[in-house]
Amino acid sequence: MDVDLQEIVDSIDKDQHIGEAIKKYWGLRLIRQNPWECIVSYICATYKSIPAIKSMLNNMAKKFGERVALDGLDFYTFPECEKLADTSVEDLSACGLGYRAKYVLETSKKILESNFNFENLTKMPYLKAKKTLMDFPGIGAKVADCILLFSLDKNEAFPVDVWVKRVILNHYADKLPKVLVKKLCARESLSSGEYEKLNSFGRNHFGRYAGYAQEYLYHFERMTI
DNA sequence: ACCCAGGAATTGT
DNA sequence: ACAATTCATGGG
Repeated sequence: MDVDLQEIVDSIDKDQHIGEAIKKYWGLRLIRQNPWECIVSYICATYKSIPAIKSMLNNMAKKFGERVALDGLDFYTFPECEKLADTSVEDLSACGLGYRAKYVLETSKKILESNFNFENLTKMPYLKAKKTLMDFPGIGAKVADCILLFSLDKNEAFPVDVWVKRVILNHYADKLPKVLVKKLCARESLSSGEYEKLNSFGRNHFGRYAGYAQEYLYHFERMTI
């Protein structure tokens, strides 16, 4: 809440479509999530529906987090890195993670053993921080962008998921090379090169606060199905 | 009983 | 570099 939303929204208001999204959902903001919780959340988010992701994260909190009583209700904190690093693929798989269990466990161990410091990522420029994150198992370009945007204050990060891809194809195709649009329509999944092209389109078109644009576009697209 | 999900890693051209 | 395939599982 400590940012000037009006200034940010004005800077990303570059075309008619985002103008509509901004008008309809004005007030939508980004969170600054705990980086560790954010990393695990988005590793788990790959190729999963949002209700399923919520379920997986709740299962992990119940099993490995600490119980906190509030107003007569029980809640569970998100488990620390040390805690998850000390589990097993079987334990995590039992939370519904499937093949992601291995990624969460290996990334936990790697972060713990290297004594990894998240604040260094905040100091790095966007691209370097992104490449650093992508060295961890289960973190590709999209997951890295989500972590940078939602927990490390990189407002230029522009995650491209299936919904953002739809937004771009439906409303911004005229701003991309025809060859690229054709390829994107032909196949479902994105190659790494195609991802970076859509990603850099977003950053170039919307500027320093492209991440906010992504959120407005993402939410708008999801609400109009 | 089906379908597909806020993709990443691996293997084949 | 790009394309195709595999990956485990649960909520709708």
